[in-house]
Amino acid sequence: MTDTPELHLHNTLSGVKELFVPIDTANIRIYACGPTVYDRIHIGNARPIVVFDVLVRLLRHLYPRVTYVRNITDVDDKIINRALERDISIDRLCADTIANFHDDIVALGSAPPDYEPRATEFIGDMIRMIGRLIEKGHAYVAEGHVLFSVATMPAYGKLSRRAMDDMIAGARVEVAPYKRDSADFVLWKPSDGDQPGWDNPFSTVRGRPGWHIECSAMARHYLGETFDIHAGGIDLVFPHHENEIAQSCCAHDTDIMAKYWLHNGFVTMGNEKMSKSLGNLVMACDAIKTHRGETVRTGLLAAHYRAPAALPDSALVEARNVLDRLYRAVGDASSDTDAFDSGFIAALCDDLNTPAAMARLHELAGAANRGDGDAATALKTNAGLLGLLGQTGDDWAKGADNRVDDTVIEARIATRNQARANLDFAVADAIRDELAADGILLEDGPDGTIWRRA
RNA sequence: GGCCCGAUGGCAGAGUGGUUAUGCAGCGGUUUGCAAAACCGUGUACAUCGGUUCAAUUCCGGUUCGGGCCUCCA
Repeated sequence: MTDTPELHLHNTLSGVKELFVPIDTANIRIYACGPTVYDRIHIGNARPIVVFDVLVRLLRHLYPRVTYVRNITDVDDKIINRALERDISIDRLCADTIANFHDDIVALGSAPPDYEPRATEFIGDMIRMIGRLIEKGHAYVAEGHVLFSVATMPAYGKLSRRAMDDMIAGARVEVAPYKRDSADFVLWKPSDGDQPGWDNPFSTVRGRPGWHIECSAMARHYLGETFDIHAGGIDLVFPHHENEIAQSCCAHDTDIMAKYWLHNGFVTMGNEKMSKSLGNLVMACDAIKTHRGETVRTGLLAAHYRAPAALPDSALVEARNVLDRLYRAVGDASSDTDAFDSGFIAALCDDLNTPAAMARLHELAGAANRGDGDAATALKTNAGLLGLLGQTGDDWAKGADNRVDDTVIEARIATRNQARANLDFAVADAIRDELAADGILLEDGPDGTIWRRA
């Protein structure tokens, strides 16, 4: 094998593309922010799942070991409210939502992380971390809350490039009266009667963690005080990731929580961000139902991960066309670890340039269609790093839709081919039209007739 | 108001200081009973105005337009 290619990643901390230098080449450690489980994910939520799944596949290709952690947030006010609205228990809501989440990401072809911790499993770690922050003077108790004091951290604002004065000037939110500084954020807050809560040393009443502390605690547990990569959507840069950095660095007396911070751009609808508050959501499960998971995945990888990505129906139709072409070329080729393509790998190593990588796949498909069997193997092998082309071309063509039974289709094709052999083209064409009306498309090739679902 | 990002051919979408992105769609051809698929060929694209340069879509500055964060959000 050749030397490890150089991987370059755009680091939000520096604002530029940097050479990736692992802290420990024997174990690459990466953390991505996972879902808050009060509702199914939409395709905007699906983008980081898919994009960082590709990153982890690439890292696993480049390095002997990768530890990938993606949390599940199962304590949050949105969960409390949704459970009340639906009149079900929080446990039930979380269990159902997590099951749906797993179904969705499996359909999208994303591998599970090595660890998928739930926030409620780490309340003790959070309490200890908050305790340390209080001891060190970075946090204070006020009216049953524990707040992080941003004034105690000179580097606060570095990730999101914002100066404290600007934030104060621009603050539109009402500032809680017990905050020493309007930018101070909640580490721990009191819970009312039936809200989830835990006994704690900060107050005589039960309480629950603020939003950010869970990631600091879980990342520390699985990955240590300093790790390689922290990833998430670009809207998490501020305040979530900025606050994680503040908590972790102050609690651990480190300057660096993660060396590289990666953020994906939004999925847009029209010209706007797809978001809950705008109400323009397309749920992942709905997109998967009409277009298949692999098609949605292909659509999500069509644009560079940091650019905004529009995914209208026409984009998913085109993604389907792309997969039809690639699957036709790959046929039933197997993958081969010797078949990785330097151009393809170089594209992914250039800050995960999936469009350039897809272009290389198309070139391989062209070569395979010209009769180069090695190209088909290479196509299958390299596409695997994108989590694509995992099935055979035939299985893809026939799809999962069973409106018409396969044996019926094949019987009709046999009848038609008999008619063709008899030069009875009127009958042959009638059968083809009839199947087409049922969404079955025929292709007569030198090796016989193949079919696929439209 | 502060900070940040973007503007590429009919569409999607990379990239580059001077030479083909790629795919879809279109057009012409090969092949095919026909069709489909495949293959071959085919496109004066880089918002705008200045500047730097022998040369700018690519670097710098201004303008216009669009988007994002500053509030839960991937």
